[in-house]
Amino acid sequence: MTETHDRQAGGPVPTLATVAGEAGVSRQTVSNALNNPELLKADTLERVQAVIDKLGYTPNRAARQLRTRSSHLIGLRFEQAEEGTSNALMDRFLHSLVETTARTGHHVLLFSGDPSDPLEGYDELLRSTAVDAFVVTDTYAGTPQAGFLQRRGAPFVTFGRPWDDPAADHAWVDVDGAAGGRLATEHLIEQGHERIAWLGWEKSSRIGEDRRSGWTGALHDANRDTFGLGVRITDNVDAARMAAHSLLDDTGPHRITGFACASDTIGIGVLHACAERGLRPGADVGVVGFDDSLGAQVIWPGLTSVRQPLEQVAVELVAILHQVLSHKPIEDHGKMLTPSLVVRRSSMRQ
Amino acid sequence: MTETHDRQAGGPVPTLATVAGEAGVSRQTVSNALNNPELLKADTLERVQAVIDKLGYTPNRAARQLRTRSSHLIGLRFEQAEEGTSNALMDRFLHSLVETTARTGHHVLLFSGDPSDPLEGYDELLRSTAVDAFVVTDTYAGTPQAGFLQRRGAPFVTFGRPWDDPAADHAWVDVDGAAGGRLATEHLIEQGHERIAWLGWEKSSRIGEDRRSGWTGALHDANRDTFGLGVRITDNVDAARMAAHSLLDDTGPHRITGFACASDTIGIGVLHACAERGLRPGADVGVVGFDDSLGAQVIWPGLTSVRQPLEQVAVELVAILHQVLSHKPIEDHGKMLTPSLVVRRSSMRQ
DNA sequence: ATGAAAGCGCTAACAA
DNA sequence: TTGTTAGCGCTTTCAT
Repeated sequence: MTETHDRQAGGPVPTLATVAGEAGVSRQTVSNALNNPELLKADTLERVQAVIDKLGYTPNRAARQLRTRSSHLIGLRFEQAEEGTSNALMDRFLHSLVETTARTGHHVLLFSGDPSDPLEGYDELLRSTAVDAFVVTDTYAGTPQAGFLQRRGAPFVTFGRPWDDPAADHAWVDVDGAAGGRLATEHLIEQGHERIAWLGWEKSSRIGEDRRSGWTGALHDANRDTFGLGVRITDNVDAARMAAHSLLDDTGPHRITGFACASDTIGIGVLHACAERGLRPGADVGVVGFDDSLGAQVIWPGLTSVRQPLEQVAVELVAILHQVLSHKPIEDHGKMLTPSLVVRRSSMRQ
Repeated sequence: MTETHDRQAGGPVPTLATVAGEAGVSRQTVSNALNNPELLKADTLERVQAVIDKLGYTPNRAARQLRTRSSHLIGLRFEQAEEGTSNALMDRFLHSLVETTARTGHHVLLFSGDPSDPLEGYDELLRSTAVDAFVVTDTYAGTPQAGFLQRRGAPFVTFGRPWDDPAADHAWVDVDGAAGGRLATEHLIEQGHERIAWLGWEKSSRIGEDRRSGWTGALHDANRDTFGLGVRITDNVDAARMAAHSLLDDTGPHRITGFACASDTIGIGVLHACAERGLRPGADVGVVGFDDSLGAQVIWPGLTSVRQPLEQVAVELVAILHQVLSHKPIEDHGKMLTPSLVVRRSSMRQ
């Protein structure tokens, strides 16, 4: 941090007028020094800058916001991750978002809302002009935030495509779950697994079906059957463990040895089942999870997982946000990013 | 959300003046209706309220902030959790903080900073009067934020006691790590373990030493020796796994069967070592982690862990913050909270 | 109990 | 290139 200024102790916060007086120019000139430096004569600019540095002047946000109608704040409704699931994406995503917005002088404002009312909080922040725009993260099918914000004419970008209405014309960024499912499945094929099961969520989950479609596609491309291999369960370790046991009990022409999973939680459940049967993950059974959570990293012997490029998601989100805010025409409404595979020992035949 | 108002489509945002005109009163009366309703005659208040509801009026934050010099924003510097450790505390804490601040109409503003400069970000937000106060979370020994903010006269509360300077007179909230270590150790004693090791961090970690002191204290109170049982390692799964192996190799009069750990990451490492030696967690070996992370919840067979009352931390933090902001004398500078033990199968002898 | 005036600190528009 | 004027929407003070 540059500590050229004197104001270690509180004291009166300098304003434009303070700086102007000290530098012997008008307030407007100081304002220009900050916002349109190219308008000033070189030596004037330098003199004003010197005073700004000396006084440690920073424009008052409220005043600037009142005038420019821009708060430089991005609103994000922060929901708690479900305990017991290994879904710790939010942490990583949020950090990337804070980092990225900081690069353009924006900050992230967190707000909460009653889980039963997906719109709570948005309206008030909008009406009080507290935020310039929103990043909306929970856009699973049926959530009304996008529609609401669009009707209100509020700038926003969603992390998650508009599942219900592919023709929705709001901006979005998403990660290709089908590509992730395919990545996982093709990896298991490469590792020599003959029968590869999918352990996924209920059919009502669009994200789950998307991921699953990658598994289906990869198996079909390899001329393999999916019959009896796709299982739908709730996202918890125990359900996955039991489902894995029953799949492992199934002895067809080939045993099932590959497990592509819709989440790390499920993948971990499969690893538990393996442990209980004395099967060696990697050597005997290949398991791939989804989301590269902390759980995947710490569990023995390491869970191979599909990783979402959250840093890149944040970058795209913010880029689009800036276009939306500057009322630029958006060429592409949606930006689809591709996940990658983090290979660990749970899938390495060696 | 109450949707009494008409403003579904953008349109001009109503101001005090709009409401005043519509209600046939002065702007000031509308302002009073909001901030000092007891000053208005009942029927005036009711009439104004009706217009406010109809128009969906919400005071402009920038204007209010400019006037009252209060942004109702709490700043929090958001650092990324280390990948590969199971420390997912931030997520839970942040959610509690957002929830709690919301109850008094405050929001959380996230900012970031170069990890090499612990002060970055604070100064600018302060000078631009963007936030009313800070919550400071990384107060391990030697971090200069508290000192800096105090010199600047900025309101703040730290999550974490002032390790370096017990006489520091800023407000803080912390969780008693020693009590946590004791809880873990006493639980292992109760489960019948004779020799209980501590797997903790380097001596330079004050938090680590605090937690460890609970282990030492509990063993001394039970008239047991700690000699050779306290191990210091870095916080990762593999280091813990190896350390556990070497402790398990050690065959004294009694084998080591209890492991109290400074983190879940370390606890998980111990469980890995058990798996590799064919030892049954719970039955053969008792393991307790720290922080009740997602990893502890999903790992097989479930890792007993010391859980910090983060929800309560947030509540206390916000309560103290309000005292600080209203310049009330603070009776206690520090508030120490007690953690609890979440028992899972890794420590259940049964 | 209500209204009028002033001003928070800034920038857009215009004048010099 | 620089300065002047006005006003963003609100609340504080004072008058009625």
